[in-house]
Amino acid sequence: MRDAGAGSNRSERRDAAENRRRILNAAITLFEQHGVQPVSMNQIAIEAQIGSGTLYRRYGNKSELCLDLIKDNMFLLFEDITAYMAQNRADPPSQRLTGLLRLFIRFREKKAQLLKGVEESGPGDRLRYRTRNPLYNELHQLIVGLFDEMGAGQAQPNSVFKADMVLMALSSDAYSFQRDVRGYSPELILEKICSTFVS
Amino acid sequence: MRDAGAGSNRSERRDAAENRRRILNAAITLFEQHGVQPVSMNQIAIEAQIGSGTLYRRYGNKSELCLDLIKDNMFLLFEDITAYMAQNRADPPSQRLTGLLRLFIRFREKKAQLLKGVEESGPGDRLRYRTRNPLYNELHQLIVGLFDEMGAGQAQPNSVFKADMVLMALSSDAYSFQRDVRGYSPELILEKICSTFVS
DNA sequence: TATATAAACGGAGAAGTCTCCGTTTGTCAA
DNA sequence: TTGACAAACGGAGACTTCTCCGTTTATATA
Repeated sequence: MRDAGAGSNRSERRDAAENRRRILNAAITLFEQHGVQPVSMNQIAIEAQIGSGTLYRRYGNKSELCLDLIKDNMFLLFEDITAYMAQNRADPPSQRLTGLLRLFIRFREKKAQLLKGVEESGPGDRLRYRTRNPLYNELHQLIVGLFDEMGAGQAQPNSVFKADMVLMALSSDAYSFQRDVRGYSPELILEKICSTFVS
Repeated sequence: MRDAGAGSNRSERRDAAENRRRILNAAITLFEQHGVQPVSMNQIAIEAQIGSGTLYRRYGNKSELCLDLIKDNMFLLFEDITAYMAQNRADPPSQRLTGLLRLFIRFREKKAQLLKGVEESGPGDRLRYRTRNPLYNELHQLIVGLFDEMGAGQAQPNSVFKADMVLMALSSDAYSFQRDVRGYSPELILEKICSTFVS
């Protein structure tokens, strides 16, 4: 799990590995101290005692750095999800979807700041959709599967689109909006999503 | 329509009005020439031959400037919508919703770049939701009304939430994703939205 | 017309992201 | 052990967004 950091190339040079550790440690320290959003890449470089060029060669932006920081937790989430899906394979798909979303929402509550950090790429958005991070595709596939099961009889289950909508509803922006502006609790949001998309 | 620019205070000083014209002209010129996203506030200030402080006092960020540039078109859109709603008040609400969304999608296709400019506020997102621009509340209210009509019999129509979801689906990010990544046409997106949320 | 004054101006500069490129350094083969 | 050299380093600097504040100016009032 340590050297899966940025794709498994031919082994990493020792100084590079050392710097990666320093970067991650610095980021963790600063994020714990000030939160994710207000910490700049420069601050991280300084805290890690490396040049900013070095930082940027490894992580093209803060988003990538945040991603590296929650990768481990993401693996754990997927283990939980996989276990849940296996244990409850007899339940109707709508119920499994609820369970899956509940796990994800729990994760999102715990890692809200980093997740937000992952989803925003900074200024000059180069044609990147906030929706495209590794989490997305994995979850999307699972959800499409469940919608397909639910709509097995229908002509057009529209599972791909519906899954996109569900995940959109769980993006940092939409989710925080429901939390903070609409004032809904996580459990209520889950309920509303299910009642809207499962019906 | 000219002096409704930023709220109707006691009349605008002549030099200020002049500068506003210059800013808007500069922005239009540059946006036509290079597109919205790659043009910086500095470039606009230079093209308008004013100091950047002057530009920023009038428009706190590019988003506000873009908003001013489509305001007129937004009014036209709302006129269209109001007319449509009046002419078709006898139709079932689901059909009126489709019509409303079709009008909005047409608008969004025409003003895609500026709309994207409006929705992104630049780096350092100060607790602002991409979803909060004037368009949002107006449309949201209309859509909530239609959902309420549709679900008049049900216990929890969840109209507010559903309206949020529909508008989320029509945000620049989600919409472009469906267009560019999923490869759906505007008409197909409209269909999918309706079949997902109207059921 | 003169003048006080609130409003508007403008540009230096703080702080951030990210690139470029000359320098340094691990590593591997000889 | 010794080069050779790809890889990694680092910081200057280009370009942004946005603020601060001393200066200028349009306008209302006397």
